[in-house]
Amino acid sequence: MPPKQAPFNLERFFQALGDHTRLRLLNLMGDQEICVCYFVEILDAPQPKISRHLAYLRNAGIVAARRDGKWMHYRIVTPPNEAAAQILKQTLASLQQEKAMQADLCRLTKACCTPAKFLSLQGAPPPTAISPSHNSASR
Amino acid sequence: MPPKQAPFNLERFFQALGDHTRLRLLNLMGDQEICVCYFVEILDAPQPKISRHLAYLRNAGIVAARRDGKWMHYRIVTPPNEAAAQILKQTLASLQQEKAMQADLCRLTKACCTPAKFLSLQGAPPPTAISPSHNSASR
DNA sequence: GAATTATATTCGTCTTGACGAATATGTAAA
DNA sequence: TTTACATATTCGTCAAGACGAATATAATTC
Repeated sequence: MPPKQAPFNLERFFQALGDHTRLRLLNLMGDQEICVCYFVEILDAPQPKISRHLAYLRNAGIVAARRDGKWMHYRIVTPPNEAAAQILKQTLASLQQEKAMQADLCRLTKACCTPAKFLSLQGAPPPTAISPSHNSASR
Repeated sequence: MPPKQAPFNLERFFQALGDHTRLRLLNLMGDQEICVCYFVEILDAPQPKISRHLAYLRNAGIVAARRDGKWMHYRIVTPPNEAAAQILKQTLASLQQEKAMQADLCRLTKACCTPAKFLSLQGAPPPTAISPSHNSASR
């Protein structure tokens, strides 16, 4: 049988939001689908660390992953729990108010506009906006 | 110098919400001020466990305590962070939908109506409703 | 098919936090 | 002032999780 995605759990959801790195990742995703290498570049953190936090978010039912050749794209998905969905939305809005989070997004924009300056992103697929209805939990 | 209440921290806030016992405590408080012995009775848990979780919630800036003779009363306070305040509100509303949380509240009501049947609550001050403007963080 | 690239997982270590048991503190009552 | 009561804190243990380092996997390119 397949790995069996655990049913949505509110405590797990909160635990997932209780970490700075994961909040930064969520802030970067916003309504975009982003490839792992971008997270690594923008957060300036080791790749295994990024992957582990993304896995945690996926287990908590907050993000979903899509494979695209060598690359993996992550995006935020709307949790099945209605309150959690609202909370996630408010959290993202609140993060955007923080200076450090704005700086992260700023660096992301810069990386997208002038990818030539970021050698680790050569050939990497840039983030793409996702339509609000796209967020079903496909793993 | 005094113990120095740490400034409000969003990660800490989420970590505080990421525990079942603490969610039960918050659900019981709702808009009432409740004495520790009631938590112990309703959750049927060891008193030190209850006290530790209440301390955690207090450190996270989610509840405040008031001493009243031998008793300590706890109540929910509105976090200074606007998003956190909203999130807390939604979380409480969401908890009320859960059957187990309703059962907790049900037992609390029963204990208040017929305290004679709960020998651990003899002489304990019953929960009291708090006015919505009362929730400033007095420790 | 071997080398490369992108990402995931494992391992060892350390910190945080949850728990029960025991003990300390703070207040009131005797 | 002892005693009892309500609550808080400490201690030892254990599990979860965060991290860097190393390694494994999966897809692509040569």
